[in-house]
Amino acid sequence: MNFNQRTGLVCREIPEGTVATYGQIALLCGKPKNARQVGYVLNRGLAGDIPAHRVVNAKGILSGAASFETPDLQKQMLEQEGVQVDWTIKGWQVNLKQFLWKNTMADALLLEQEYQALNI
DNA sequence: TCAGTGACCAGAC
DNA sequence: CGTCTGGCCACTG
Repeated sequence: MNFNQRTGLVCREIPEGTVATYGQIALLCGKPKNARQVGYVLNRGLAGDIPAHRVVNAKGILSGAASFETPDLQKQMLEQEGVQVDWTIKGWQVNLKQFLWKNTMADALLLEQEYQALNI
């Protein structure tokens, strides 16, 4: 079980034009309680080249925006994919009702197979 | 070994 | 709405 590598795989499964939450990713990695660790992995750039801009917190806030090369890079990349991003008192935010990735059982099974194939 | 630190989260109030 | 709390756990000095 390599949580960091799994995080990379899961992030790459997030479709363009949608976002996923830290908790959602942690769940798909097999460790529901590791939401914090997901943020850590993305922040430190572990797990290779991953689309970290599609990851937001449980409220839809772009809580990691400040860790990108420029403060508004995450917002720009999302908008480029068609995800609407609004400014709130808390920071940049997406409407989860509209843009949250609704992963299916098939997605989970695919990931599980990849874990086994890669032994991670 | 151990305390501090997060791109977190759900519940209580 | 908001703030607080306890829980969480890999990593770090």
